[in-house]
Amino acid sequence: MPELPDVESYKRYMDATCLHQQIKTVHVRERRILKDVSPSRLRSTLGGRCFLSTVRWGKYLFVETDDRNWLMLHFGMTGFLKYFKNEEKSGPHARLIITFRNGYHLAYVCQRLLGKVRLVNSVDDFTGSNLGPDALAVNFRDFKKIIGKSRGGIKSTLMNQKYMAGIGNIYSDEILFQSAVHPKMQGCKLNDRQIKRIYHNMRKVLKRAIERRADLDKLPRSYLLPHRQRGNSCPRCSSALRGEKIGGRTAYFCPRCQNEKI
DNA sequence: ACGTGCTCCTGTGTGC
DNA sequence: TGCACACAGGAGCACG
Repeated sequence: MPELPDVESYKRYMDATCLHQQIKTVHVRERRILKDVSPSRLRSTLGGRCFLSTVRWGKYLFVETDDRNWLMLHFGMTGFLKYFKNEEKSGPHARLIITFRNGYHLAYVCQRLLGKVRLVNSVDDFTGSNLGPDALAVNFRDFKKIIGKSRGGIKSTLMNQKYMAGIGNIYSDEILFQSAVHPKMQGCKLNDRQIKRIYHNMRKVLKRAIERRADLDKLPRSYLLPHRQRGNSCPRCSSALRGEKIGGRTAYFCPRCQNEKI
């Protein structure tokens, strides 16, 4: 479930806790989270180094070491970071534990093991061939180009990380709800006004969610997300919300407010 | 170039 | 009560 706003709060959390401290040990508890790197290479790359900076691109977090290596963290749907002092509090799902010289630990926690940890040469090296522009960094001209040439449903397009990085199932529902656009509407059939609306709402929703630290319960009641459950009704018109499989995910939308012809 | 369906994975919730 | 199964969903893959 970690989408752009969640990962942005992980970045800020990491910036506030883990930078400029020497790494003492690296403990891989579950090697299935490692991608293209062995536990021993991860240990030797990170051991004795410090984290210098972090970069978020879409749902990915890149962490730079003081000798210019990059640790890449992806959180799947259940991943998050936890910085703590008492190692016994790491919990059963801590898959990777980095211990600093100051005695504190950073755990990469991932219950369902859908996340991935790897080493990359640089941010561009990875994003260049795998990810589109970050959803909060893309300008309107490029956004319009991406949406305008897409023949797929707009929800799938917004969620396609190669087109644009950062939006998943949850926030795409909110963006389309606020834009009053049906999730199956083809991108290339949207008019200028609709594309502008979606762009504006995408930025608004993501920024608001970041302010609330991606806590869905703290979003305004006028948003779809606090009501995004089977059997609930639209906060705007009180119609029953519809849950429908779109692109393998369950999309929630209001059939009345988002009723434009498909 | 699109949608579909499968895989990975585990904890929770539902139906028989 | 207990078992079987569906579901949650990010991403990568094969297929048509």
